[in-house]
Amino acid sequence: MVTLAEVAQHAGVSASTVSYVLSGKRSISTNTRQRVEESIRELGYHPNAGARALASSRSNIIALMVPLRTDMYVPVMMEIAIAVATTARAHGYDVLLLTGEEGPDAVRRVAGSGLADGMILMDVELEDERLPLLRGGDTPGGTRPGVRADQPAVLIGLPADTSGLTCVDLDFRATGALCVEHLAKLGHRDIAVIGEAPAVYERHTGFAERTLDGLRSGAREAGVRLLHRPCEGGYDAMALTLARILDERPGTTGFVVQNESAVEPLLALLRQQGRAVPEDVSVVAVCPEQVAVQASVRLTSVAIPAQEMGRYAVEHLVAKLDGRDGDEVVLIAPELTVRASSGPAPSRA
Amino acid sequence: MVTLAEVAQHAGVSASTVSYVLSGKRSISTNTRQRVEESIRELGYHPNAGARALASSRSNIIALMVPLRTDMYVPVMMEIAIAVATTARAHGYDVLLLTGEEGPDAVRRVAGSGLADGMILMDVELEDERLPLLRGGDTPGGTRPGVRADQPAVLIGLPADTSGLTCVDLDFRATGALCVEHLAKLGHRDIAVIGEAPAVYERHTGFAERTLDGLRSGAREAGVRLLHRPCEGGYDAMALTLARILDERPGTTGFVVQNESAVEPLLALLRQQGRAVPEDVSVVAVCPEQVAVQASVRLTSVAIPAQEMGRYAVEHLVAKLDGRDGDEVVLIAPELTVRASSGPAPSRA
DNA sequence: CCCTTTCGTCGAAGCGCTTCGACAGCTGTA
DNA sequence: TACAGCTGTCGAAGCGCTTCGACGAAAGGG
Repeated sequence: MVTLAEVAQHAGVSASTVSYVLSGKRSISTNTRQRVEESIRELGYHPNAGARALASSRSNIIALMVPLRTDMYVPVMMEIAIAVATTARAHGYDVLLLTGEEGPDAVRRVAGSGLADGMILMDVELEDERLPLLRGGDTPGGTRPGVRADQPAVLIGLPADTSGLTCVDLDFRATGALCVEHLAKLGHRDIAVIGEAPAVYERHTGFAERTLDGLRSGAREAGVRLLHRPCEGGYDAMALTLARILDERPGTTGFVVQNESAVEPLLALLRQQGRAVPEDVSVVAVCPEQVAVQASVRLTSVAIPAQEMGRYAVEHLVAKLDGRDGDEVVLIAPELTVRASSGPAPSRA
Repeated sequence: MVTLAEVAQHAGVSASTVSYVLSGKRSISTNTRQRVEESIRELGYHPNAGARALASSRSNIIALMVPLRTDMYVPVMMEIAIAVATTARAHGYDVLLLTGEEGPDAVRRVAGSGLADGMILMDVELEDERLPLLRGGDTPGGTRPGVRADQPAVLIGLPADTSGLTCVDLDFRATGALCVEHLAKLGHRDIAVIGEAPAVYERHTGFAERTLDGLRSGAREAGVRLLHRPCEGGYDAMALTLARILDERPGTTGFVVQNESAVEPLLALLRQQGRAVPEDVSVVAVCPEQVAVQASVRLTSVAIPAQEMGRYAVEHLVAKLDGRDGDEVVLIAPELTVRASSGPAPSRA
């Protein structure tokens, strides 16, 4: 491996000069800079990451913690991960991939070892075990002294208590409200919500509950009836859930679907039962754009802006690492796109 | 941050002793070991990753290069990535997430900087630009001297020339043959293949072409007719493709689907046209288990063993890093599971 | 009983980089 | 002319760890 010293020798300057050329932290004459750059190119020099991290106590690595489970939103997760990696590179960072598996220990390990300069957490639960370790500022009596990692971090998702934390997320509350509002305006009075898998609610994943909140308060405001049912993905689960819903509320004409793997099954089932979309029933989905346009009926939907979330998360984290930015909660405003799956409620029989 | 030296002092031993306790590279008396371990726990010590990497020239990091595009097999990619991360941790490695974006430069950068000890590449093309940098052994005249990264690497996927490379993949050739064979045995004489998006073939992704090979030779052997059509995912594209297929070969009774996002649209279209599955037409898919069982008809399928591929890749890489293992091509044998979507061909009208 | 091994521990030398303080040579100002 | 203030460069100290050789002590062999 080529070292800094070799580059320096080749260029006829000292090692520190080469270092300053690389970092730009001191002014260098144009002449010297060019000679050094030429040597770097010629020798194919790459700075050694470990040495750099040791000397500067900055690793230029961001840790990204993705959920281990794949029971929800896999494409969204993937898209976020890729956006994070891409954006991070653009800012000179690499991304370390952690799975939720290790839980809080991963936070301790990464923070303690200086492996990463900061972290981004996905799939945050309302009372997440990892949060006490991340909370900046003062959490009086909250953490045992010496245990605080105080790792710069950004969450994708919203916990119950966001004090001392930076979070980025779609405003799922507004999303829920928006969906109901859309259907209510079209005259639907009985709306069913196909939610995420029961397990998602059980572990108190913030976005699911917040969406529900929004749906409920939207319904209250618009004076429509709302029936919420969790649903595993897949055809069979959807069939069962739909049957129950129509049994309980035969007059249901509006559906809000949050579970992306229930979308296509729902459409197939409705078709099979002779209920036309959007003539007889309307469907609004909360899902990535791609799912909405690729479905068998182009779906009216609120997009989940995965890329944007990943990008914002990195940008806020980098700002924090540069000391440019404090704690903050960024909620992305939802946008509802009307497509072919929603229309006026049928006139009452 | 707590350092080795502080632990040593706290335990009343020298720094090197602590280091040997940690690495186990020299024998340590039980007594000393326990005292040191106790101090480590008490002080909450985590070795500094940079220092460790610098001193040992091992980073204990594996780089994983995932495709930037998301035009195919997203859940498979995700599953592989998670399996890689999990398996790597079990072997004491962390995973660095790289996107294909940087191309060969990423290989140079990571290898040159010692950021990672080895790498795993996904989405390998037949003539992949990154390969010359990875090829071990002698590639006479192949690479400019000094350019060879000679980075220990494992590919997930098969390039045209595997010499000097370690690869892990499903045996897609056998997979194709297996699908045709299954349908042929059931009496189907006209088989259509719904392939990946055209772009996938254009960039010569190995698995797509190898599957096709297998399908064709299987068809030749079984004496059945085969019609292959690439297909973007989604309902509209599938509708168009299906219409063309049935126009050209109205007698088609067997379908092999490789594009996972064409599966559900195909089933919906067939249903809509009054063709019953499996009574009138049979469908065999190449897809993850989960997709097969969640579809509206439980699909006869060859599973894509994503987890296994990720795990094997890591295990081979780790073996290589330990000097325990040479170059090798591991092809996982395909397994066809019969479910509800395939049955005997209808008797000829 | 002495000499050789083996065991357990230590000190010191780096690994390749960043960064601080020093300083030589200039420019510009008084 | 002299001195303050830049600018551009260098040397050296250290970041926290691994690892090599050394060495005293205990154990085994002749």
